Amino acid sequence: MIREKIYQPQKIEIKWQKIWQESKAHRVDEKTRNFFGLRNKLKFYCLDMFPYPSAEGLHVGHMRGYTYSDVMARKKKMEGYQVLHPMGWDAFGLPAENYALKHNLHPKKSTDKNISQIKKQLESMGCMYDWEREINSSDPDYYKWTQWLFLQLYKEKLAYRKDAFVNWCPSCQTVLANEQVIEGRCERCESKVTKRSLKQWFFKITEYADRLLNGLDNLDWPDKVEIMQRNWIGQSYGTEFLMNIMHGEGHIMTANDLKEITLAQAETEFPEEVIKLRIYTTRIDTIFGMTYVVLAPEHPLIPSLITRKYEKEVNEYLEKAFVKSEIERSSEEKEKTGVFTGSYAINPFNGQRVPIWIADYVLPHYGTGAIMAVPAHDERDYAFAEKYGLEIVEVVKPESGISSLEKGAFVEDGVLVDSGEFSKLPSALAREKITQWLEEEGLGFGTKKYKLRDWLISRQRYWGTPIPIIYCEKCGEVPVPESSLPVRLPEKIEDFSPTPDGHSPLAKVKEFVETNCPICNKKAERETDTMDTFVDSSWYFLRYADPKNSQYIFDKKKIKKWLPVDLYIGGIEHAILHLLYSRFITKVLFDLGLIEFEEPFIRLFNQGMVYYKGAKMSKSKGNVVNPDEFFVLYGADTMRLYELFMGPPSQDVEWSDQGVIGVYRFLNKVWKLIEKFLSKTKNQKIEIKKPQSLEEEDQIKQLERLRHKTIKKVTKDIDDFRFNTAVSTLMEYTNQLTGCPINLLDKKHLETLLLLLAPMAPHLAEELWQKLGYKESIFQRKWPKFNSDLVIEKEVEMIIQINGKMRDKLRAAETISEAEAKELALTRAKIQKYLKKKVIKKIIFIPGRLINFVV
RNA sequence: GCCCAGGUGGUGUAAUUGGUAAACACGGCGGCUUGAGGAGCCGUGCCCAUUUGGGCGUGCGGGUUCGAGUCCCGCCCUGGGCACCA
Repeated sequence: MIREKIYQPQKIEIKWQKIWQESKAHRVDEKTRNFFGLRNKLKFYCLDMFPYPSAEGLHVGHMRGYTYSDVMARKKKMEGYQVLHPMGWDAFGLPAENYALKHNLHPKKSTDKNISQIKKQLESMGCMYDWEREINSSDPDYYKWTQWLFLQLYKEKLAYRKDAFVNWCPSCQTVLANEQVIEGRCERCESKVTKRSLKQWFFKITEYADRLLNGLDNLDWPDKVEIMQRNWIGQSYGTEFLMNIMHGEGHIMTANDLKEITLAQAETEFPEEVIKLRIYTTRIDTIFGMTYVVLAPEHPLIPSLITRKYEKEVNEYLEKAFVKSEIERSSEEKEKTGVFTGSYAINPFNGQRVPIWIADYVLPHYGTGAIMAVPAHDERDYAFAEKYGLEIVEVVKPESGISSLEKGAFVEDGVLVDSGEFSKLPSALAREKITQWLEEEGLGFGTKKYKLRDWLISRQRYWGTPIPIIYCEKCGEVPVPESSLPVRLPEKIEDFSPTPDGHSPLAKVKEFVETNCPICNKKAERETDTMDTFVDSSWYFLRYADPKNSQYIFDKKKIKKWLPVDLYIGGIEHAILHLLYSRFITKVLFDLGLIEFEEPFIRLFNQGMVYYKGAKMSKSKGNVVNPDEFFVLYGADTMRLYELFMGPPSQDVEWSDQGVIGVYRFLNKVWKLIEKFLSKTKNQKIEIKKPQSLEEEDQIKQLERLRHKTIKKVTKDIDDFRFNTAVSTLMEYTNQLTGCPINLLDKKHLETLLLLLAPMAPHLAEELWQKLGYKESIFQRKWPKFNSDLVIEKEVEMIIQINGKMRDKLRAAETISEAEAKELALTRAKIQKYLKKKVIKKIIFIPGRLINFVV
């Protein structure tokens, strides 16, 4: 009997998890009315980034974010919202496959096993996920719709195939997206990435660059993520213009001069047509300082520009450049190399000819792949010009008029000099005027460019969504008809390990590859590449609204009810890729008329990382706090509460075994307080004693004021993601209640305490709620409200300062006037001491706070 | 190099619009309580002083102000992101 009076988290947690499960407490009921009797409850879609089912399971670091979302979801539910709080699995992809390879397992087997383990962990931490909505991206019922989505993009010409130099990871033996290459290395295995030419599928995300940028304006996201996305999209305003080319030392180049290869690209049938070189610059104000032009080695005009004299040198250079990976090009100590083509470009402003060079510091895919070099006002051009002895002409001077060119390029805006009619103009204005001139002459125009590139989605790996395309000799590239979806990933496969030949292992599965053309029914072959996992995760948040729909990707009405996501919680590591891709797909679906919003995640929160013993917690480093062991020791509620209490949620923190003790003691304190209250009321059969004295009456009033203040603060703190201070506020309240004579303690205090604590420590709250005599779940109860009149303190501590230094304090009514405060303050012995022989020059009075004597 | 975020006791940290620096916890030390144990309660930023008390204290240096952790200027350090994008 006595044992039941002790807080035994393990026992009550299992008990309540079972009750929740049996009563289907966490099922989203789309039909019920809310507490306020409104026909349509306000909805709240609270989403965690779905995890990939790692074999390592979850550690307490992963559980940080899940705790935050669970607190939010539970609180919103108590506030009367209809809450969607689902969970699922990002089960396709490299990590899952690599793990399976390493352990000689089929990825399906290993992921299924991992999923059940992680699911168990999530259940034992008491999360209110609605498991009836669980989704798994490797399930044919799910990837059927990923394929369907691909086909919609294909129809819209947003999915296309092209030959491309791609990032190739020789270890993972697959292509990587630009986003997956970090400092020239594979994000996963850190092998050096090389370049390879392959036919690959792309999504045309660049078409959405502008909208992806503008959409960021109205999101409640961390500034950091917003800035990262902006930088990634990399918009710049500049000028694109045309220059005549002088072939060798001779004549202005026409289509006649084009080598065959470029002729085809130029698509011109007029041999006399003048061929122009296209340049993009953000610094057209420096055009009079252009002393040479540089083309990327891939530039299509190069073959036509090379003169015989330089042929050998140029070809050698090009050969070398193509072997180098793009990353090597950019990271190789930044030592710039290049060659002269023998040809010249004509500056349209002053008719001067400048040499055309080739250098790999110019990137082929950005802008026009060709730049005007202004060494005086660009650091890169400066370095290159110095190395190859090219001319440096100053055309912009700083406001001060003092040139500092000896120290390197002057790259800031200034005032133009030696720039013809544009001299003396400030840079910004000059850019406008010069662009205007180009426009009038039909030689150029103002434009925008982006760093963003199209999304390469082909992967030469087994464990992914097959790309639903068939190649027919007669009909060419044919999309799989929607009615034949899904294109199933063959489960039986002899060897799913990647191959170095640039093909997916699926290419060896005859039964998969061989098919018939949907158009002519002749023999045809399937595409054997699979999709990047980020395609799977770019739309999963939509599927939760209607996870079992076999007819459509989702029911529009259900999407309308639940989406967009009100709160999205996950790690900062997805700041660019996942979030950008999801936003892109959302916009595509919007354009298709399938959804009515353009931004999928209204509010985003990134939880900080958890460190332990000086390093990021991970099983491979051997520094994880295992939640399963932790639950046995302290229980899930303690873990949850510590996750909330250990520091500001967005900040990285160090897990402290010592710190855990504090919240564990707190939960015990709450338990004991209620036990004490119950035994008292039971034995003496009294609910509450009438106050016996003024003092007691005052104490009761104070406590009631504290109750309202606590409700106010905890409510606000949770809304603002300040869980650490929400917990400390509850600790303060509990300390006050514990210190209060039990016969003065009204039951409403204990109820308030439990209600406020319920989202954080749900098991304990349910148990004690039941002990207080309630039959229904505490989560059926309304979140407490505060009375703002009662929050105001009637009596305050007033600070007395002399010259801004605190010297004394006095208790006074909140409404005390300046005169009264002054009078009272001057009676204090301490203050008199300080004011002796001094003249009061000034008095600063802040009502209800302080009085400051300036002497 | 550029762009963010941050720097407060022995530790994690807290501090409305500038208004008592260190709430809430952890640990150490000291004390009280308890049959013992577990636990609970009180004190504790640093320095000087037996005490009353005083001085110093929010990375560094200036400034604004009656008053600065908070605002402004200039630095230093840590963490993160981007990095030949013309």
